[in-house]
Amino acid sequence: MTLSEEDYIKAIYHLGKGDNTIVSTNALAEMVDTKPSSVTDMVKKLSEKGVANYKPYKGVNLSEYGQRIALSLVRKHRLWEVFLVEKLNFSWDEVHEVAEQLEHIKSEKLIDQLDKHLGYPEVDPHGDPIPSKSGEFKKAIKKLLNNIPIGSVGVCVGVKDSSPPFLKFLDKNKIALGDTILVIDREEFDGSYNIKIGERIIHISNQIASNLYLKITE
Amino acid sequence: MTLSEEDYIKAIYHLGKGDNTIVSTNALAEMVDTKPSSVTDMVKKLSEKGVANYKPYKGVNLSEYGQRIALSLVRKHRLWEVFLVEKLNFSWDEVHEVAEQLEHIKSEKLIDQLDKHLGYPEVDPHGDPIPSKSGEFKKAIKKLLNNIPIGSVGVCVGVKDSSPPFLKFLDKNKIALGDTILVIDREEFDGSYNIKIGERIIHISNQIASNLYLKITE
DNA sequence: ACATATTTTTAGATTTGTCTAAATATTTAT
DNA sequence: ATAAATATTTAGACAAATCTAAAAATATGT
Repeated sequence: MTLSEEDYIKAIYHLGKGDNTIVSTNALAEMVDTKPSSVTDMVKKLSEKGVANYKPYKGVNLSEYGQRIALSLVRKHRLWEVFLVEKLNFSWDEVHEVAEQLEHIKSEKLIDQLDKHLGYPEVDPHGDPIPSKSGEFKKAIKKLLNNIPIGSVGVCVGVKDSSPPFLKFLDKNKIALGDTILVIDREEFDGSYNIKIGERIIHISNQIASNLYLKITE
Repeated sequence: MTLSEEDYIKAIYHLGKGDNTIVSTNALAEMVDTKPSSVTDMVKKLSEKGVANYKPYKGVNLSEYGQRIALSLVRKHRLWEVFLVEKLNFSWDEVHEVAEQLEHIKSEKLIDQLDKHLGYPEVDPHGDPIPSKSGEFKKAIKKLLNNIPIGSVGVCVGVKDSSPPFLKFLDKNKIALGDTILVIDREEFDGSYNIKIGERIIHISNQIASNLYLKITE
């Protein structure tokens, strides 16, 4: 597989939402940052190679084989992310771009040994699960704050909405990625929450809560 | 720089023997495993980019800028080799192919942190020096056995001649990469050597000695 | 259901890095 | 010094991945 092919496979996988939904040409084009006409060409090729199922005007899908490739890429990507954060002191938000390159390195031994070196981690720094060598998946450990039981503790590992106003709000309230958060209680009336960050207790609306991802630790 | 361009730069660098000798089109073609006509095209491009100095029918050279790029690639390659051997239990002879891929990863922070993680190593597993971030070089620590003072101890890190007969000889005499070798003495008459490997003392001809690289440790 | 808007595909061009075959320059041998 | 051998470059073609512009199919609104 070439670099480009692998990028398309990953994009089809991620847009397919895990259940291998059929993906539209336009959505793919946006994902891989190219034009729809280029996507058409590529998905035809992937189809001929047995990696994807493409039906003109209907969309694309990964074949069994394509899914195996996608999972292996996701596995590599996430293992490298763990490596960067745990061993090389990268922060949370710096890892993606580099992992995007590292995931294309071809060496089975490299990934096996990296996995071992990292102590066989089950999730990446964003709380997303790492597929096993054979392609099995644990359930995601990251959840939106409003889906977490009262009393839980978690680390803030991501945001759903990454628009400037929301990020500005987080900044103003000193909520940052990597912070440990305790969910104190929830207001019946409006679904707002009280949460504890370090020694501070903060009140946040349900809308805020439903855009903050936590990796649960207790 | 693209992958290909970087491969050519490295090839020009290595064929230039450190002193930036002018390199012939044919030699380059052999090194990067392509045809001379392709080399001509590429070196023209590198020349236009200010990376190399190319004179038709005469050969190519790296510019100052090209040398900086080459040294950075060599640095990356060798740091990754150290990583593979020290952290991921790769053996000596498995690292090259993988490092060849890893050296193209673009991230300054990645390399700085890797260097730190590895404890700022000065040589790679073959005894070749690792250029500093600014491009400075220590002298090579690997030497041919026949250029080493009597009484020295070193680790076998490579062979000059890698032909089957020679490798077969080494195998038969249980001389392997990674072995620690003591140079006991040298015979005046024919330049042959007595060396100690583990508890065994072996007699080797001068020709053998002049094809074994050691990384000196005492 | 029809016209309009959107999405997708096709056709043809472009760029990068490569190739083959032929032409040209350089080197070597006598 | 000249012929033969070798090395290098040029010219033209090709495959991969992309693009633009135009055509075709599908979806949408009233």
